[in-house]
Amino acid sequence: MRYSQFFLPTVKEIPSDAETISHQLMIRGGMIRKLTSGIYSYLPLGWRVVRKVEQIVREEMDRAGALEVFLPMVQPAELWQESGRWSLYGKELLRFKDRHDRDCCLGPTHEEVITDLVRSEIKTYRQLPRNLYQIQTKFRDEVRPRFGVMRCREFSMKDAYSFDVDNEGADVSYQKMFAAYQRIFSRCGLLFRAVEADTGSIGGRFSHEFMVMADTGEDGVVYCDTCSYAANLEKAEIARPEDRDPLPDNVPPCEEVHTPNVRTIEEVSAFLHVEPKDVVKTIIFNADGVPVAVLIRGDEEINEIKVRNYLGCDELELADDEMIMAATGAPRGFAGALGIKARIIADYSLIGMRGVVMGANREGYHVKNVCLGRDICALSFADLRAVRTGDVCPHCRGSLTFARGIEVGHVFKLGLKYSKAMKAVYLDNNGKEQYMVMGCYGIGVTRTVAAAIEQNHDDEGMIWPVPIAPFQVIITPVNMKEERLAQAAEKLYQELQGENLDVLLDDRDERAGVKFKDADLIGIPYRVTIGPKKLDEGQIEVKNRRTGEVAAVDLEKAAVWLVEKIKGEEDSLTPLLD
RNA sequence: CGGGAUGUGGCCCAGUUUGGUAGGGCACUGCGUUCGGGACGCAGGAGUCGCGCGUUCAAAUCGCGCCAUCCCGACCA
Repeated sequence: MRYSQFFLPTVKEIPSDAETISHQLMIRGGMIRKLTSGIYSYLPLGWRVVRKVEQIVREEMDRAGALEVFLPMVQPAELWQESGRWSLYGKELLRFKDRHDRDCCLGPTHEEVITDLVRSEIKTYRQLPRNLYQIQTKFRDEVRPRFGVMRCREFSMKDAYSFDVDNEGADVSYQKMFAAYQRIFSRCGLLFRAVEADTGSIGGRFSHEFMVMADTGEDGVVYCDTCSYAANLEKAEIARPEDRDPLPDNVPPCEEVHTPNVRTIEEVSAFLHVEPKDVVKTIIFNADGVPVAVLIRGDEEINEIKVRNYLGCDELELADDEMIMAATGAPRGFAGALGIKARIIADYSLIGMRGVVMGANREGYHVKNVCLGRDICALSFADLRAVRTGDVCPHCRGSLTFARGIEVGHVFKLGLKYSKAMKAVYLDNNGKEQYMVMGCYGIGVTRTVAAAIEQNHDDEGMIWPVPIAPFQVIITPVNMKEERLAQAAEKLYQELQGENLDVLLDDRDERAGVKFKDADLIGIPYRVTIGPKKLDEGQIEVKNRRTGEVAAVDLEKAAVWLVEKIKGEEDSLTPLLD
């Protein structure tokens, strides 16, 4: 591509409405333009990167045996009513009526459509397993779109759906997709981790998220420094501590103490001269309208998602003053386990605690010398606490470390959720009807592009990994008016194109500085500079965008030299097949 | 939905407090000089000051209403 023929509007100023690096650079680098909140147009440069990612995704999905389809974006309400999601899905689902007054929606995901297709076309175990995928525009009417294309309303997603005869088959399909995803993100040149994740509203038995590691990521992840365990912060497990020795008999009986206006853990521990870890925090939640008291050590934090999953409830929120008063008979700040009118669950951190302080369920009072097991017996323990850095890995004795990531892929084992709701059945070899076992697998294509930038940039601009770079090489003659420079550039341009490289020839009549700045901004991995001095010696310069390394190469050998470098980088990122 | 901020040529912003000729930089057009890290000079084109209503002799500026965009939170995957 000749720069002069390309449509690449770069801008110097940082757009006033772009906060994150990837958003700023995608706009400055002429990749995208915003149409309206959360909705973007892709310009030629941006679209080239999207297409590169798509290509890698297609190759790996095809390799894994999935078949590409293309499903409708406009979907009838009936399907969603059948799956139950018409009422469950919130305002994210953009609904509208067609001219016949029929309810429709824009597809935020395609479980309903694919299940409908498969149930009507697949009738026997002989046609299974099957995995179908598509790359398509999704629309989710996000409450608050932000971070450019990272969290937008209209975006490109690869979604795949597997159908198997049984659980074992579904596990195999899941593993195939898991492996394909690892290959995809490796080949994109991204640093990522697959982490255990909460299944959220999609449901299902287990799932993994693929996180591109970047300090600006929205999600927290923890990983073990010795084994392969990694999980979303929301999900990260904590091992059940070993039970303590039987209670010593030297703890005096419980005793109420007057603690006027002392409510928070800090206030209580300061007032009674004890460590926060020796105070029990009692948080009252409203779980589907029922009060639940969650106990945890004073110096720890509750992970609400764990509480929600443990209770299996739909709605979980902090109880309001009214519910707290009803359960404890006291205002906020004096809740405790003794005599509370609520179900009680306790975090593992409380196992074997003795002689601790907790609220007395009476305004202005706390209780001390409380022993779990002696004073409170009907208590179930669970892992309810938020992981902290340095916690012990649940799988080995290693220690857990925190990092931030951007979710670019998510694999779910769905089980029978949709096949039951929508009656997707097949006949087994006994002629008996069975539900298909499903899995679903998503990759945010456009988000992957943004994530790649978040992970790969510097003060000058983007730094594309070779496999997804819009162009692999940019040729920069420092002065187009010098005929011999222009000719040398043209010659190399032709040669590289002959080698099937993606080359951008900066044939603009611009000063060298302008060309250099643009090349850095759009992050082309290799920049060939053709200048008068070196050319006199028959040489050109090649600058590596990432390392800044400059090599002088004979013009005659430049094409071969570049091909070797670029293919070498691509090959080094492609995992070997088993 | 709650809290905060912003809206002025394509882009970044000043001007609003204290009402009185709509400005600068970048970008764009023409000419000349320059030419290896976002050059310079001269000349030009381009704006219903987000929209509406009101106050006033006079509104970018004051008042009310609305809209849009962004940030924090809630929500959501």
